[in-house]
Amino acid sequence: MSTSSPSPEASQSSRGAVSPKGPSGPRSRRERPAKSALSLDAIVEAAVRIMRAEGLQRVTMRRLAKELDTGPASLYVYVANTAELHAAILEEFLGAVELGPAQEAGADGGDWCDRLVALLVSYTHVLFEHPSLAHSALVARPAGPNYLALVEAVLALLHEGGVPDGQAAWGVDVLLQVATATAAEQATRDETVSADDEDQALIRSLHGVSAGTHPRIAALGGDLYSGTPGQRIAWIFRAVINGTLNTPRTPA
Amino acid sequence: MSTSSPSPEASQSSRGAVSPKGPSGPRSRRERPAKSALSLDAIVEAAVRIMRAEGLQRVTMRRLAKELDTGPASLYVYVANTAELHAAILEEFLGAVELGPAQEAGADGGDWCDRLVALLVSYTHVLFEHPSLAHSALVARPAGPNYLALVEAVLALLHEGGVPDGQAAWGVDVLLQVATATAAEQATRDETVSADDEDQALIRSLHGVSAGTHPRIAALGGDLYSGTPGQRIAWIFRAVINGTLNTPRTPA
DNA sequence: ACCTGAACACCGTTCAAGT
DNA sequence: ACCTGAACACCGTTCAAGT
Repeated sequence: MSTSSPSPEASQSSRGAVSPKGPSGPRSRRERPAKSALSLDAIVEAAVRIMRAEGLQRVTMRRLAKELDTGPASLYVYVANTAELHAAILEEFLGAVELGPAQEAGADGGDWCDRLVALLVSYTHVLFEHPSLAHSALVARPAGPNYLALVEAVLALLHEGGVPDGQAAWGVDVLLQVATATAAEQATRDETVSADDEDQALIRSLHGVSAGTHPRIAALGGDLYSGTPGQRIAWIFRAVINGTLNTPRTPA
Repeated sequence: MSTSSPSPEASQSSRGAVSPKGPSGPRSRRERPAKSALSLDAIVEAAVRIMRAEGLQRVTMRRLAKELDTGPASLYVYVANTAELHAAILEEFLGAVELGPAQEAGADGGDWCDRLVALLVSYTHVLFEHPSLAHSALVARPAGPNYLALVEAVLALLHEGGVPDGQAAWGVDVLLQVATATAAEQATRDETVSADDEDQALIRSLHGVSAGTHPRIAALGGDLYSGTPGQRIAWIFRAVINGTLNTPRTPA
């Protein structure tokens, strides 16, 4: 779990983009990063650059167009809308998820459950680095190669663990959803200025509750928000994996 | 599960807002809904009105100010920002969740697990009616009385089912998170114009995958997106409840 | 086919000034 | 204390026109 910074330079090789800018005279040699020809690749690359420097909330069509030295209208040739743009960025980052331990069936990484937890934790780490991405992931599910590889890896581990196919098919969804939602939630807490205040507000609410009207909240008290994020997340994954393993599709 | 339309007219009684507009002459009797004095209540009420008529994405500070016949700056006396506004709206709607079956310990509503599933389904139904709300819920957890009542109800059922306190304390979070995330996801599918296309894109990706590189995806095939939303959601809740019940906090 | 300028129709938030 | 007009600094998306 070294949380190595994502390297979105995998897939998406530049398909035939050899400066079709036309014979309109060579621009002065190095005014800018080059004003390379527009392409999906170039757009995503620029988007990632902006995100690293200024955060996803600054990756807007207009800001991106400025970065690429053009007008916003030009981008609509390659992406249908902002959501699709964000999905493309996410796909790129998904390349940084460590699938390794999922594929080696050797015992060096622990049993299948431990390795599945590690895989999901790696996924959340990627989302954590740019938390607003997690938010995108909840809205626009990517369908790119990196996402498919992640799904396959989860399914492989569930299969290894003997989880019945039907349960695995539905479980992979919940597992990734829980991971994404957890990242999105933690994300907002880290990013937003007022998130701490909101947390405090909730904690105060939980404590200020009377045992008469809310006996269970009062009984559990501080336990409701106990544990480190790491402990909680590991428990959550184990719990959902257990549930997937033990819950038949047709109720008893 | 009658999914009765939410009636956000509970809590939040108007505290002392008796038209402190001052002696600046009575406005002509009925130009508008009244231009009643500004207050958190009035703001939330107007927000709900706009949401029902035009959707949450139209509930902006500016639109809301127009509805209240004032400038956007005026709203900042009562809400700190847009996120807080959306959280207040959500709290209001949470009053429509049917807590009933959770509280009656009688056997008429099924065992604790069935009743917990029913409660969570009721919660998702509320979110489904105005799906973008689910999105808000993922970002800004409300801390109002209706949210606390929901948490208490879930905890009560987990307690009834004999779930150990520590697991219940962490489980309530996951349960509500899964419910919210599921609603948010389904939500986007229903709302967005291109959501269907995206779904199709994912399905095509899943089908277009070779058995060589993605054996598990290929093996499960159509099962990955089988079942009705209702079947899936019920299974998800049962699985997470099972997981919460059976997963101790300290790993074996 | 691809690219663009300009426009349309909006946003959140702040601030100095009023009452 | 509460309310406001006006401004600052932005948005996404479309469209007619160019190359």
